[in-house]
Amino acid sequence: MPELPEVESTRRHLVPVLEGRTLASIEVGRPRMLRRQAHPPDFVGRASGKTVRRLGRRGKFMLWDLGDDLTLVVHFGMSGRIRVADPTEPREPHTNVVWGVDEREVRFVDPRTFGFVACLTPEELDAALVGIGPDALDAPPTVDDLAAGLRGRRPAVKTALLDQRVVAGLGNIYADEVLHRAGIDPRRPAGSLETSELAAVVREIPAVLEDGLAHGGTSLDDLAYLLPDGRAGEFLGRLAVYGRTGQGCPRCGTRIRRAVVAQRSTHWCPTCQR
DNA sequence: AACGATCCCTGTTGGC
DNA sequence: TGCCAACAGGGATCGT
Repeated sequence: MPELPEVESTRRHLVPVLEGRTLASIEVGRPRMLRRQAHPPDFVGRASGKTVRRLGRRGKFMLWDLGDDLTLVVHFGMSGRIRVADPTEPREPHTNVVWGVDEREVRFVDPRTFGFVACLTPEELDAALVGIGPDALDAPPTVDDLAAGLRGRRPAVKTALLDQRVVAGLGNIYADEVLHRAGIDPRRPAGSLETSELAAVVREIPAVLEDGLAHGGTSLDDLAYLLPDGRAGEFLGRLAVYGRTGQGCPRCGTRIRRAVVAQRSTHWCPTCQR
């Protein structure tokens, strides 16, 4: 669920909560959440007492610059999210990591534990981000970039858009939405797109992500992604194809189709997308 | 090397 | 109503 717009929405909400603040306490309720670190038990010792200088992001990775050559990395996986709460508020189930900051708690909630947190040296950070390509929003690919990334690839273009090496930040929802707006059938071999089609994809990647971001991201239900204050993102009602199997395409009314592509459920309009 | 398949987890949903 | 298989936003890994 958390794709670029959800991670970025979360990041923006956290800036006033975390930037310039000290991580006074850290609790790890589930050690499994600590990964990508040579010695996971170092996590608490490295991050405790540090002041968050700046919150950054690369693709779906949120990056807390702690100074001292340390970066706290948060990845939300499938079901991770952050909740900011008063310490007196009951912790919801699967609150796996808690940072105490001033009079509040920043809580990492992740039922499926596919997400992770780590506190990394520059070398470890490089290793964690190796193969993560240019950010889909901050450094969107040009037509030439995308052409180079897709050239000669036989798998579906949907598969290529999910490949974080090509462009970082798209997930299953927004990949479907980008291809709908670009008018491309998601099952097309990635290498088969004409230049004009690549241009449409290049145009729609940042456009769709900005749109999602402007609405606070996509909350598919109340149990998955929510903003740190507990509110739902409002982009769900504006999705054209994702999760709308059998319903009308907002552009032409044709029933939206669904198939499994790259082991992921994929939605498209057979009229608008060729 | 580049693929597809499988696995990591837990919770919800849909079909019987 | 109740049970259980199928399925879910991501991505690492392991075969072929």
